[in-house]
Amino acid sequence: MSTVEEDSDTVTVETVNSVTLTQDTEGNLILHCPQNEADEIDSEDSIEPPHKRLCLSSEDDQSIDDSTPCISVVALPLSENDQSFEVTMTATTEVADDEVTEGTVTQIQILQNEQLDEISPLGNEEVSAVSQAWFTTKEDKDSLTNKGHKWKQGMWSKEEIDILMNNIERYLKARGIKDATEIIFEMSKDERKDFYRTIAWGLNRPLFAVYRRVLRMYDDRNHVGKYTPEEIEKLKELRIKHGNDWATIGAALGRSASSVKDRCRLMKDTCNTGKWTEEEEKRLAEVVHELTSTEPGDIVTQGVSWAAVAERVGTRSEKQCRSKWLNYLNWKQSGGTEWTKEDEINLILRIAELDVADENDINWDLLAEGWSSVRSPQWLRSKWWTIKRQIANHKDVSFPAPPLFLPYLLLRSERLEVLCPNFHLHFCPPTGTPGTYLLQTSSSQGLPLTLTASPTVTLTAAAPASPEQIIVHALSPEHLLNTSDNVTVQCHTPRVIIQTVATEDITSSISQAELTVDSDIQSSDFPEPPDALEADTFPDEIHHPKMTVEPSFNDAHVSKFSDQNSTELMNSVMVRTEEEISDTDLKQEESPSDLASAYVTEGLESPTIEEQVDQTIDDETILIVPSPHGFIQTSDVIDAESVLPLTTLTDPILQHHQEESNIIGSSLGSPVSEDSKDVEDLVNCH
DNA sequence: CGTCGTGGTAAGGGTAATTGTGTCCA
DNA sequence: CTGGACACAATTACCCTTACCACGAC
Repeated sequence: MSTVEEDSDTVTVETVNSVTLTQDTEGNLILHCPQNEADEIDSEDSIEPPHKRLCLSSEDDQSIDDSTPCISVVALPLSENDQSFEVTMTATTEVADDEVTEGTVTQIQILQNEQLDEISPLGNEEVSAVSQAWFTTKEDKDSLTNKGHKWKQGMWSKEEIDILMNNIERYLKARGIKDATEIIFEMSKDERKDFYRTIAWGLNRPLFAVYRRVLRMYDDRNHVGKYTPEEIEKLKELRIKHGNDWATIGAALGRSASSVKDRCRLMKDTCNTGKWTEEEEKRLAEVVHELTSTEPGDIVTQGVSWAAVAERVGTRSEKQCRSKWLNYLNWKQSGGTEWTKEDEINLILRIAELDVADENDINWDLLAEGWSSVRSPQWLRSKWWTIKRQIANHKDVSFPAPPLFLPYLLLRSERLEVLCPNFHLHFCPPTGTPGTYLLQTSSSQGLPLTLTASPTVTLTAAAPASPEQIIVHALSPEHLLNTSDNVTVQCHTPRVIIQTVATEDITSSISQAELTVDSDIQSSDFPEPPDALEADTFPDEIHHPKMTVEPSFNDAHVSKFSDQNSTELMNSVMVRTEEEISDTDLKQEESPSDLASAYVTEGLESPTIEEQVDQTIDDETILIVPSPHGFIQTSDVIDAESVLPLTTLTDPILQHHQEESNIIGSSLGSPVSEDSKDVEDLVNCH
């Protein structure tokens, strides 16, 4: 966003607003904002001279570090009528001088009080009326709904948290405040006027929701972690003493009020734990049906007062009752069927079909409707989450995610499984490290592929006639034992790179086996007849005669290699064809015709060996897939910038969790730390 | 005095992640 | 028999919304 000119005496940083930053020979930094440029950001109806606030910030992570100088300036216009202004400031530390001189301070923003509501943190996006409304009542919401407003609910996405953190950071810098907790817990209402409104920019959430989120984020008595038995005992005593005065109980325990409240909900003197007895299940079902006026066999997933249910069941808490009902009992009673692998594929396809921009927009009720193996909408949602979690860096991959899962990854114990439409395998064998691979389909006994030291070989294979799986095994022992735990799978159409890297082998990324799956290859590109797919295509190039292949294999019988261990087996890459996916999809009532047509190809193609075609992959997403051997990401082969959003701020909740996990690891059993005491004092001030 | 905006509490429905447990299999 | 891997049930820390209320400004 900025250009930096450097000469012996001055450095000029130009920004989108053409504010210039210069440095004179004495080390003073001079900011200049010409009048015409300033006008650009004035609102049309601005009458009073705007109160300009210059905010210098670095996009560097370290800008939030205390040790890094942060320059924040408030500047008034030179005169009432002149919109231009000039600021001269002296950098307070040498480091700051250096940074400016080196051009690492890259962001200059001009904020004007009158403009706060017009400038969103994301740029030109209009500020939602929703985010400026406090509304907590149904009437408030109805009113906004009637005006055509829609807003976000549910869990905050990573993007939203980023926006929020960014807004807070900007607010702090603009006012020269170091710590947001000063505003949240120490300032009076009057002093923090506009704080919540300002930081709600770009967030299509009610102000109240933003307020709650911020309070939680910065309350260090939140996220303290697991309750110790001592804490539980103390909690019970405090509960008897103070009743439902959660604030008092929380203060005594060094926990937030909501935390102790939630913990008490889990405690019930009469509660059983562990497996439910038949009697309990029977009672739960009776109570649920009675309270919801439904009949046994009816599907009941909403409108249940679980507190009331638990009261009647007697031996279980409301959470236990809810969990048991939604995850098992209701499904069992209404004649549900077992969840299969096909269901799992179907789930991914259906979510892809929905084409929703945000995971929160998925209507799980609708998705679960008429799906007998789905235990409840809530259960289905958690199923989706389980699938997503199989990808190690799923948190860094923002939704819309379904296309990412179309080359569906499932890492089982011994193989990486890729479910993908028509595919195009493209091997980039490690330089000088020949590898032997085996391409298997259910209609063939296996196609051994030996990749010699030639730079790159592309294998093109298309969907076989019948639904089947294609498995690619990396077989070369010396390769496997040393470096081929690293397998990269690139899928061009969904633009996904799946990469597995062994922890014990992070230095060998250069020699990793690379596999490209092109899912949008036209059948006309591959005129070879299907019968070319035969095992003897490269019979003499099999380097390891001890390898044996079961002639007919299926999912349960992945090829076994008589003299190879599980490390080697793990290197299999399995590709399912679109027919299989379509087939399973068609089993469902509402088979998406557009999906089917998109994934089914007419012709059959055979594998051919070609020279690698130069291929450009834009906007690809990289998923790091954990392996049974504890794969980790290697930074040298992954262009992180193309994958992960550049994040310069950390959600205090997440940060705290990370710190907490370290603390737990080192000092178990100290429920109230000195930190929490400090926070308690802090909050008491509040 | 009534209304409105803001900020606060408690209750309860919910999610996400971890932990516990039973089962299978080498 | 045993230990490891796995799936799934159970648990729990934390999240979010809703209803309701207090209080000061107007």
